Amino acid sequence: MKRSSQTFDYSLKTKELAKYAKALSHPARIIILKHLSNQSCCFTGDLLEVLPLAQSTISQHLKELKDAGLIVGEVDPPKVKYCIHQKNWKKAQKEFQILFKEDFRKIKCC
Amino acid sequence: MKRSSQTFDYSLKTKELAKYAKALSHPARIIILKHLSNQSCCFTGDLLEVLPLAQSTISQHLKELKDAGLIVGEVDPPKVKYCIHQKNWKKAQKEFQILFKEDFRKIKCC
DNA sequence: ATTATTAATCGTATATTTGCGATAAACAAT
DNA sequence: ATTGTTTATCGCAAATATACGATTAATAAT
Repeated sequence: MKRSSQTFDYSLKTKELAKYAKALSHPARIIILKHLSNQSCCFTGDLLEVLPLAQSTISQHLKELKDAGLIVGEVDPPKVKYCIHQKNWKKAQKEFQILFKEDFRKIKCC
Repeated sequence: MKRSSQTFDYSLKTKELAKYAKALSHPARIIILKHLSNQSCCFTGDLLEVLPLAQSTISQHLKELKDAGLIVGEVDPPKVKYCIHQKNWKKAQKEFQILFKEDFRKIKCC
């Protein structure tokens, strides 16, 4: 892959929104987030009953959500309790709102 | 890749939201959508001035947005005029709203 | 010290995404 | 018929994502 877009710097806002969107771009991760936002918190093991995936795969999805900043994990050995990262969650919400809120001009062409 | 998640059927809503999120998961596509939602419409060539990408690459991103249902292209030879697909755009907006609107329970653990 | 429980990480295979240049397609104008 | 303009598609390479089983780590309980 050549990398003009890697060297080119998209704005921070743009990159951040893309990062959040990427975190949401897999059905399993959407289910995890819905589960968390309904349940307040949960353990990795709980998700084994919700998702048709191996433990290691779920762990990987959790890592991606953590890396994107949308969830946090609190160690409570031997378990880990995962919760929505409320501050970033609201940040993501706002950024999606802004994207969708852009005004359309009067000309309706299609 | 083994494929438990390909055979397992996530709900239509979940898959649709993931599809929209995937379309938004690249900074170039976010810029395209912002451009479109501000400008009402634009031609492929216009984007060459906005994005640091080859024409073929931009065309590919447009195709992905089209496949996700977020934009439509109207042929006006030899140009193609792209616009937001308003109905699906609103649909996507609503689905993101629903995701982020889930109520948190009282217990704040993290 | 051993065992059980839970989750993360490693190694690996395959699929998908991203990007480019080159080429093709579709039409307008000459 | 030839040329110019614009966009899509093809073919390729490299990077990233997805998934699994096996292993490791961390701690509690025996």
